[in-house]
Amino acid sequence: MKYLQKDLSAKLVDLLKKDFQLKPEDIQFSIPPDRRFGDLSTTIPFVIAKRTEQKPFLIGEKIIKKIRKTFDFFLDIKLAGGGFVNFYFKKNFLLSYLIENLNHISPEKNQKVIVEHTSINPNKSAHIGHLRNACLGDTLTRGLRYLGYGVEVQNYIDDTGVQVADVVWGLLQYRKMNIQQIKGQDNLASYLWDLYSDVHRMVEEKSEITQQIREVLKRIELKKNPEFEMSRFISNTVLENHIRLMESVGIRYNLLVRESDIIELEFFELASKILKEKKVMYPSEDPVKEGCWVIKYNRENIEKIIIRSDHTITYIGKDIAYALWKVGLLGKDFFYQSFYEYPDSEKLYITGTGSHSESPAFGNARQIYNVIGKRQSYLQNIISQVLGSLDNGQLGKHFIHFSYEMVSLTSRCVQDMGFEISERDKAKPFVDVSGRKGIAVKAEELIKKLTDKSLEEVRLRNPGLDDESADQIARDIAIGALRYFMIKFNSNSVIAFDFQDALSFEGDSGPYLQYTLVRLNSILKKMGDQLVDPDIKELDMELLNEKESGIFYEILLQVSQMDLQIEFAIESKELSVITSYTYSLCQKFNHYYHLFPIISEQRLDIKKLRLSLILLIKKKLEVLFGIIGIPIPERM
RNA sequence: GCGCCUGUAGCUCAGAGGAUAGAGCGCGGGAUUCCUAAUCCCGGUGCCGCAGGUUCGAUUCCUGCCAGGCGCACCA
Repeated sequence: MKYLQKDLSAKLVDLLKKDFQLKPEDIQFSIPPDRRFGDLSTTIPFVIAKRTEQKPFLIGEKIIKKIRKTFDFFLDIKLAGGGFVNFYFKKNFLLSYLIENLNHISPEKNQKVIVEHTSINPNKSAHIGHLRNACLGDTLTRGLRYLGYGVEVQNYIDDTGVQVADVVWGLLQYRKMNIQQIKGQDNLASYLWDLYSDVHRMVEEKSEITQQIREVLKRIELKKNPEFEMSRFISNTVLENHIRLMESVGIRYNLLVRESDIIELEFFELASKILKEKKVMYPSEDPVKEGCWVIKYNRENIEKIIIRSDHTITYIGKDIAYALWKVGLLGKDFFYQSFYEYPDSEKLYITGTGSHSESPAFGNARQIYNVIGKRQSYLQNIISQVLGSLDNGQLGKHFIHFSYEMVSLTSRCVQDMGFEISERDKAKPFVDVSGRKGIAVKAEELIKKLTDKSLEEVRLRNPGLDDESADQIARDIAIGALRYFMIKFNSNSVIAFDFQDALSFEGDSGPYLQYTLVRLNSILKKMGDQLVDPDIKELDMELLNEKESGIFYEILLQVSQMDLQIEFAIESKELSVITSYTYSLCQKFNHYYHLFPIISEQRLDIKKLRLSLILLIKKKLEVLFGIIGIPIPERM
């Protein structure tokens, strides 16, 4: 359908360019709110009227006269509402077009894309905010792959920062544990979750602890044991915990990039050379910043420090080096090792500094998406500007901040979880998630609650179902609910998290979508032998009565928009477009389902017609579920 | 102070300059001899934050104001 609209647009330009100087960008199709206004609508007369200062209606009349007879798949083309040109399809045309293109796949685009997402500090369990990031990143990845892009998924691991030092100090000096005890600790990530917030409370009370942690950090940097060994063990163990958690909800990565390797391989030395050569980075003349190397940040017309006066690098510097590697401009590469193997033996690699194992080529992409919270916009803008200044702006445009807002908790939710909150926080509609204060919902906790609740529902509805199947279905439903929930909000709206909303399996939710497809599949299963591929030539929508024909046709129109919607979602970086589209499609189908039976329909020709619709929707829903990451349960 | 974002139904949110502004939740009522009732149908509520501007047409774009959120260290 996407191609139909594109072809149509090209043909219209061809027909009208002589008389009206029509350009492709003048044509915008939309589906009118009411079928009386046709199936597709354009505003060409308004666009031309603006340019030529003529009446839109008169221009419309001329256009209609010109194009009316040209297309054999339109029943009619009419002018309405003072200047809308409305197209009416021959109904059977649309149906057969959609069925013929059922298995169409987007042609492979010869362009590599990197998506960086998740990037959780490896010092404690993941929380719901991280889930939002990973779900957005993964759906972005799946969407890009659907559109034909080759996508490399990277997960950046900050294994060097103070946050790891915080827990190392906590384990050694506060809990007095040795490395053996730490290695024996059950669910280390979760244990560190509590420890991390304890440490932060203590830091606020006693300032000398900050100094001690700084010492620990220094020892880690100098590779002194036991601190160094411990920090390595912690970041690896917690990292693996995160990888498995994400895998359990269907999220995979291709490469883990460790910050310690960026430092060890001195990526910044090279980056620095490039920046100096291009005069993007220069010594500041500001007396306050004496001895510092800076870049000019245009948006605010200020100097940002990249190299401090003590010659150490700021985090902007490290990020610029990593960004340059991503776009293939650094001129140096990591070494790679296998870190983990997924059940189908797909490998996950991690960067390293010394030994080389066989691996695919990483990095060096033309288009980069960084899925990072909106709070990082400032930094992302700076990096994008720096990249842009290296090649006249092009690179900056392809270095894309895929931004989203935070997940916060409703104050009711925070209180239900047993935290005490200040009067100030109580007055606010929601409370910020804070790993430091421990005020957050752990990802594993949310997933467990979702799974428990869906298991309860499955048991209720399917008495006698064996344990294994029930567990599997419960997990599928939990994942569906979670992933839908994380995508359905606009990315720049703050999610005010509440268990009550997140655990809802009715209405605008993942399980609603799953239920739709499960029932649809169940019809097909029950049809058994009667199931035949509908012959396009036999299908005739004239067989349907007016009511059914109307609803049937509404669904066809909606189905026809799928690829355009997916493209729009990716282009506008607004993935909720995909969830709302899917939801609306399911709503329409459920409505139809209730009114018109398939299996018990006596007339074979009508039955085949309905079957063709079912097969169409099944196919589309499978694609959409695949992109959102919603599993398809056997039954519900 | 500078920069970014948000304001739509009681609540949570969709609305890509277009025709009568929509969903879910909640509340009230109804539907199961029939493909799964996690479903479907019926019911009410809107100064689309306010004021200007651009436009044939503004919830949507621009400007100003009001209200709220976030970011702006020689921290990471």
